[in-house]
Amino acid sequence: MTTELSKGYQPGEVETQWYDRWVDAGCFRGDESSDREAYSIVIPPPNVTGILHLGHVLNNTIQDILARRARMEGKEVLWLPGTDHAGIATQSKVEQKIRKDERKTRRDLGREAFLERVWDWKEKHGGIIIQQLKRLGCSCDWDRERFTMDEEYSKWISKIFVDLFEEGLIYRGKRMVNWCPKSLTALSDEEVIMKPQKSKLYYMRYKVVGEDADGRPDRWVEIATTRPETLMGDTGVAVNPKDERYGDLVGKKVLRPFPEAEIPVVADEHIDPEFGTGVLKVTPAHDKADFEIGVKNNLEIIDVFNPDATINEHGGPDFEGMDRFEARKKAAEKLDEMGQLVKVEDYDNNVGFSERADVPIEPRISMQWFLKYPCVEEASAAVANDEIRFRPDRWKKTYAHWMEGIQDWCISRQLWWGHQIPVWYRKEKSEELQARENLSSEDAGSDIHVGIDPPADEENWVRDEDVLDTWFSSWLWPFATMTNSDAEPSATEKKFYPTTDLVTAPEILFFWVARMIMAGYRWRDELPFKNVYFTGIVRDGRGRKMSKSLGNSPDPLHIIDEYGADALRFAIMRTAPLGADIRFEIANEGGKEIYPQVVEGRNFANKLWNAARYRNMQEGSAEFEPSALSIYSIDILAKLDQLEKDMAAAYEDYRFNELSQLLYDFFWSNYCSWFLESSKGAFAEDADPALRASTVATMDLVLKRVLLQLHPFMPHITEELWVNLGYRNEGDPEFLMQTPISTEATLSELEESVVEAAKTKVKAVYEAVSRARNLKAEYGLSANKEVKFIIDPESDFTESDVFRQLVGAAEILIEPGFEAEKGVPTALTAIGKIYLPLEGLIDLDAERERLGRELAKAEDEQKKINGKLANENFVSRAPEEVVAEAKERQKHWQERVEELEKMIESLGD
RNA sequence: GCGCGAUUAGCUCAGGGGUAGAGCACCUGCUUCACACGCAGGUUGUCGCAGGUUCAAAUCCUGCAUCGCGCACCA
Repeated sequence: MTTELSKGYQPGEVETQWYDRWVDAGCFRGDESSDREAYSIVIPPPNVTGILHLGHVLNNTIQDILARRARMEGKEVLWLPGTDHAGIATQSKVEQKIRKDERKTRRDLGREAFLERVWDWKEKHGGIIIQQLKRLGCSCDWDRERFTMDEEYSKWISKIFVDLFEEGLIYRGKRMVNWCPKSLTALSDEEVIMKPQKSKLYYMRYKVVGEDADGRPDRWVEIATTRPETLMGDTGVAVNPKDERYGDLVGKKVLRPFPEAEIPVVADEHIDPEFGTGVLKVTPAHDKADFEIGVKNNLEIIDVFNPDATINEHGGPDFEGMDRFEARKKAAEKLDEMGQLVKVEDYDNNVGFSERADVPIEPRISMQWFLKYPCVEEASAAVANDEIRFRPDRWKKTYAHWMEGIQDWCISRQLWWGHQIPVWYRKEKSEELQARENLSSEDAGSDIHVGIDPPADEENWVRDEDVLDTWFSSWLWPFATMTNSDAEPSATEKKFYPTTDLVTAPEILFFWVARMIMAGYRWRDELPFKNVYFTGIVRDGRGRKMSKSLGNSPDPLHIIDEYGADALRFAIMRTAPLGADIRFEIANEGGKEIYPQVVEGRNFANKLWNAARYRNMQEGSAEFEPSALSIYSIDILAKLDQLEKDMAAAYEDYRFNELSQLLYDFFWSNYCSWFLESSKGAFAEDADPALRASTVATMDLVLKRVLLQLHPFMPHITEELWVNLGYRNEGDPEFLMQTPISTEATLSELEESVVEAAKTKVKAVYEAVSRARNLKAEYGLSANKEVKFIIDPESDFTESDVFRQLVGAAEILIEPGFEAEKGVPTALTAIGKIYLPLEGLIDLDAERERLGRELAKAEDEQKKINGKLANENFVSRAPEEVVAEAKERQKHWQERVEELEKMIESLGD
């Protein structure tokens, strides 16, 4: 049963209808009780505040392709979805809204009320991205959607915190951390982005206290710094002990200009004598290196900043309350007034910025919780020895490098939205305990409670206010989404863990991938996934990363509405080579943005649609009978078999761009442009019914196979066409993703020699057609102009019907030994000489010129190949086949040149 | 500074020792009874530069240049 199809494909309704049907039928469900081989992916959980961007489209289309393909290969598939609570991002979003709507801060509301508001917001607006993923066609098991702050998931966080604390891997301490003065929280090293900055290098001079060796009363030492505003926190000056200029200064003191104080000169190997003046001002509270020098030399630590990086009371009345950048100018001015500013130079340096808030971070000493990573060795080894395969594998090196230099992870955040640290201090001692410089499992006496549940007499305890880094919940994602923390591994976990593939961006290799591997070994004793596919970054047409601030990121939902999800999916896959960045083109036409790659995708969908329509216009159907096939059918089926082989190989290597390109080329060029056109004669009124039957059977077979292969890429249209073409029989699975993909070659029953002969002949015909069309075009005859061709065949030529059809001729005469009139346009082809007699239109000059151009080309080729064969080394050392092939080519061009010369000669002068 | 990647037609990009490819754009002709979101034909390249290996290099190696990314970082 077939349906009448509209002239053009309209994706809108088709897509949403099919999606609803898939969901209603529950075919995205991963069945843990199934006997089938398991295939699983956990989604990289998007931020709950997130909205879909093209990066998500890329990432999730790949996952969907893998999931659908696996289903069609008969596997039991679980694609587990969910969202991430995204601590800072979500909290700032809600804070902003409250500030705007009510002019209140989170502190005005208080912790509890604020958190209620975040939850409200999450219920209302969170998870938009989930709806958007559905519109893209993602086949996630939505019944299993997880959120990193679900009750059960949160228990996991407490459990692992307790585990690691008891093991001594989690400790609390006063350390130098990256502080974000905007979000008012500590950050991990990974959340800091170095950005090149145009800065100034200030040269200032400090007076040396007391007399120097020469007895001069007035000795000054020059110091270069980029941060004069931290001067008030200087508690020392450091020089390299090997630096002869300053050796005698060590142990003396210099005078800090303001607030005026005597500070010691110390020696430290790390000072580069080449930089600046070779003298470093040491501000232990505001620089990591300075901190270390300070500790070594027992220097005082003076923090001159408030948490928001304004100057605090240590700055003195001139500076207190001032922003750090203002203070920088002010400090320079003040030094200048005092005559202690020597010079200011332009200087390029790198400054760390907060990834989220995009402001320079401050190194700041504060009380934080840290984690020594578990299972580093196992995690390193797993990737090094390919137990976990990275694609592209060059990321292995980056991973190994990071793992080697791994630093303790600052896991506490001074936020409210997140997993609050499961540590309670006994009320009466809480202040003292929280101020303690070091706190680890050994100190966890009866005054500290570290547990999954609060202490029984909770009213007598105070809970640690900090929450955990968002990534501290993400690293459990693969298994915490499957099994509860207090239970034995669930049936789901037993079936689907470790997961098969992880598809993610290389940007979060350290944030997420590396940590998941460690967590996998630590709590599950094995790897969390077997393959990691790193996508590229989606850039705009000019190569810039897409971002909100640049406004160069088109909304995928608009694109889907206009072109269809399938078009977008196909477009982005066709331009996504393994691990390379993707340039998403944006063109402007009459003020409207268009996306050329997506247009191609849409056009391809339309092409498919119409090829199906063409099939439906031919009545009836027929059994596929290999022995009855025309050479054209054999040819297209041979190409189909090759396509499937090539695709299988490309899947092995996750080469999605190649997969989509293979399908595109096969279908558009080989199937539509050549096979379908060649088949048209079979549907003429007087055509042989047997030919017609075998042609219909071939069309059905190709369409079925192509729809199956294409389904993972373009799930909606393929499903629609499968039904409209009547390919679903009684008893068949209800949906394409449940339909096994065929792997058997369509021509396996035919002798290889028969197939080869057909391919050779068809190739010759098609080439001859191209040349004949070219002749027509050269002589200004439009493609639909029905002309007469005369063929002087090489051997028996039986394909004139198809030839006529493809060329667009009224008549083909086969005349062996035909002698053309002088000047008749002629083409030399593998099937013989083709003449285009043009009554009354003979133009000797035109033909002479045309043949001249062809001769020039042929001579060019001949020269190249002659040169090659003239090289004795080539003939004696190259493999035999290569030489034979070259000789073949030489012969071919030789004959052609001779032939063309003769033809030109026959035209006379 | 160290590491990784890219450099191929006007544009976007495939290819990866043996005849330089696709789509778009452009030019010509076509409303041919699946598709103008289409059909047919055509034009376009010192495959970044310089060396090397090889019978043969766009492809492998070395160096350089430019662009991008990651890590480290000197105040």
